[in-house]
Amino acid sequence: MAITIKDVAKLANVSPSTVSRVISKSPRISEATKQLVYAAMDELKYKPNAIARNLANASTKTLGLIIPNQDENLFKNPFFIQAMRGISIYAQKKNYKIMFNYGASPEDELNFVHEFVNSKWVDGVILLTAYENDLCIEYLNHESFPFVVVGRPYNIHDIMWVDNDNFQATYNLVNTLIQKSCQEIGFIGGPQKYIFSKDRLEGYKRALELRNLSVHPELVIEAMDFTEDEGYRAMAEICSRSIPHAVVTTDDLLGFGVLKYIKEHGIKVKVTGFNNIPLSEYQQPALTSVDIKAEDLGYNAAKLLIRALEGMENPVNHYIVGTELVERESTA
Amino acid sequence: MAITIKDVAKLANVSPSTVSRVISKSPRISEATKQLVYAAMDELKYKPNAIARNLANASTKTLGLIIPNQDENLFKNPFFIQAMRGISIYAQKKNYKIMFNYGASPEDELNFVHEFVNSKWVDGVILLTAYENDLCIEYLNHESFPFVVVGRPYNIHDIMWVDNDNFQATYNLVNTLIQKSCQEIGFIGGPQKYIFSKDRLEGYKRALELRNLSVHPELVIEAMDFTEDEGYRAMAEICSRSIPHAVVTTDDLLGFGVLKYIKEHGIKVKVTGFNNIPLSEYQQPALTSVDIKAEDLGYNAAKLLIRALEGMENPVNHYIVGTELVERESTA
DNA sequence: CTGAAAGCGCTTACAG
DNA sequence: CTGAAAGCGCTTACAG
Repeated sequence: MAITIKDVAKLANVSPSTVSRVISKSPRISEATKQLVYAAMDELKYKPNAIARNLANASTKTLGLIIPNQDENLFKNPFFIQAMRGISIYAQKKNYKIMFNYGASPEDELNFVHEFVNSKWVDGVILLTAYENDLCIEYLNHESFPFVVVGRPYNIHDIMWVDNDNFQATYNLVNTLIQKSCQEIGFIGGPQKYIFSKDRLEGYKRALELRNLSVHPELVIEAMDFTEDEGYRAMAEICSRSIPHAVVTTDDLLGFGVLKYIKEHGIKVKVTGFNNIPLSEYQQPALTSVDIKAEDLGYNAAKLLIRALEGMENPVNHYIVGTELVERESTA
Repeated sequence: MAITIKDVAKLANVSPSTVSRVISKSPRISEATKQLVYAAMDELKYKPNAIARNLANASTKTLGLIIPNQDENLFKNPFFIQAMRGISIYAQKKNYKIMFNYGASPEDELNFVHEFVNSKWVDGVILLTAYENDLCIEYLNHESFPFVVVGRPYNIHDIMWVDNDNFQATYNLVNTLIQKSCQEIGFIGGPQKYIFSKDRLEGYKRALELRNLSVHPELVIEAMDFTEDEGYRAMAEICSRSIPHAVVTTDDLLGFGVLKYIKEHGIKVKVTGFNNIPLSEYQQPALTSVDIKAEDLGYNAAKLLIRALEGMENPVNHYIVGTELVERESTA
């Protein structure tokens, strides 16, 4: 069988308790016995059984990740990939492990959260999205289970979250366009069930209002989802009414659709997106995009959660990650 | 405190052993008591503690994944992302969890493997790459710890692995080019420390030989790594000697570099790559690419490993995933 | 089919 | 600073 604490104890001529204290770096152990124990561990090539430690400690040093996505899209959305990267970099630095599950629907996600919590497999949970009436948030909150959400939740109780300032990002973006003498600016936003959709729309409106430019409702469209097709369709709708100088979309994929439309119809309109996904760099005409720094979002989410788990005070229970406007000009 | 098996036992008026047998679906339990126990579990909202079960069972139903990559590249290489996707889809179907770690170097990877094995955290390990003298493979093999490797290992002992048939894929690709009347075909391969590099080079040579076309050593280059820059450099080298009808590269990024070169120099050469990454679709001139079906590789790796863990016989200890040639023609 | 008991490999309050 | 003992929440061979 595997080497246990008892074998080490016997060889080192101490009690198992003492060996355990050496493993967990308890302060009240004499240097002499510590060396004795280490020598015995080396000789036997002893390695602590993490499962047993976890049971006794009631902690796993593991974070549970819920990826909100369907089978086919798993890992294809650069946002989630980048966020995961940030999460795992911080977690690894702090010796936390990561376990993930993806759910095809909010119900599915809830099931996984239940499992994470009930099975005691993880010390904390990271949610990669926040819905309007989020069952996972409600449940985790009700159970007082440690968690953090990437994306500002709706009814902010005492929840930890990280997000961009979507209002400000869009506000600044529209300002930049106005300074480039775009007067008529269209807007293709996402479903209002996402809080960032609301925030971005709000930022757009305020920027126009502040400059005394009126918001033309016929230039503002709510897309059903974030796809190229929807972007194309929305742009067609806008152009059937009036051709704007610029169009702000809240997702690069929507932006791709808009670009496709203007290319086909030979019209010249500045187009912007959000997320700055790798493909956006290669578009022709060019796509300006707001980089939301998904990796930073993930990194700081993990940081907030792990600090809380370790009993460290977080200055605030949320973290705002700055965005970066990546401007691109068509070469034509 | 949390509800345990004892609470359920008390309420249902049976022994903890009986409750345990119900949880683990032991066959020799009367239907009556089973219902009694279920009722009690419902009433108390009892959930088994997975950690405790694992300790008693000496199994975690968790797979450990080693991602061979440096911080900056984690999750950026589509190959690994797609493979992970396949792995997690199969694992989830079989109720296995996944834990991952990434290593910046082979030594780093070995450390994580040690940790996975020693800590008893995972039941099996999936390696996402195979090196020439692979320390992880050697170690896992020596410890008789269950594992599978994505990529055919060098010294095939009794190891489980999945891979494409790289020889055949390249052979077929070159044949296709010959049929399109390319006579002079250049080859830009990867470092020979990767077994797939060797296989692809071999496939290229055989296809030429079979058609009685001689292999021109001056058209065959071994790139240092899989980057656009290397592709560009290699193509420059080839063209300084002779301009071929086509160039086969063993990675899309190398292909991008070649495309860049021919675009700048206004020459017309058919270019092919491997992996068919998303960006390859958008190249101009067009890039033909071999889709290696990374998701299938991951899926079948998980399948092979989990079947072995569950004590099921695998027909063979490896699995070959078919490739698909995605041909693209320049529109010019 | 069911129970009492020992065990999985650690941790930790208690006592010294 | 160190040890004996009870405990973390399950499982399972043994006996009935």
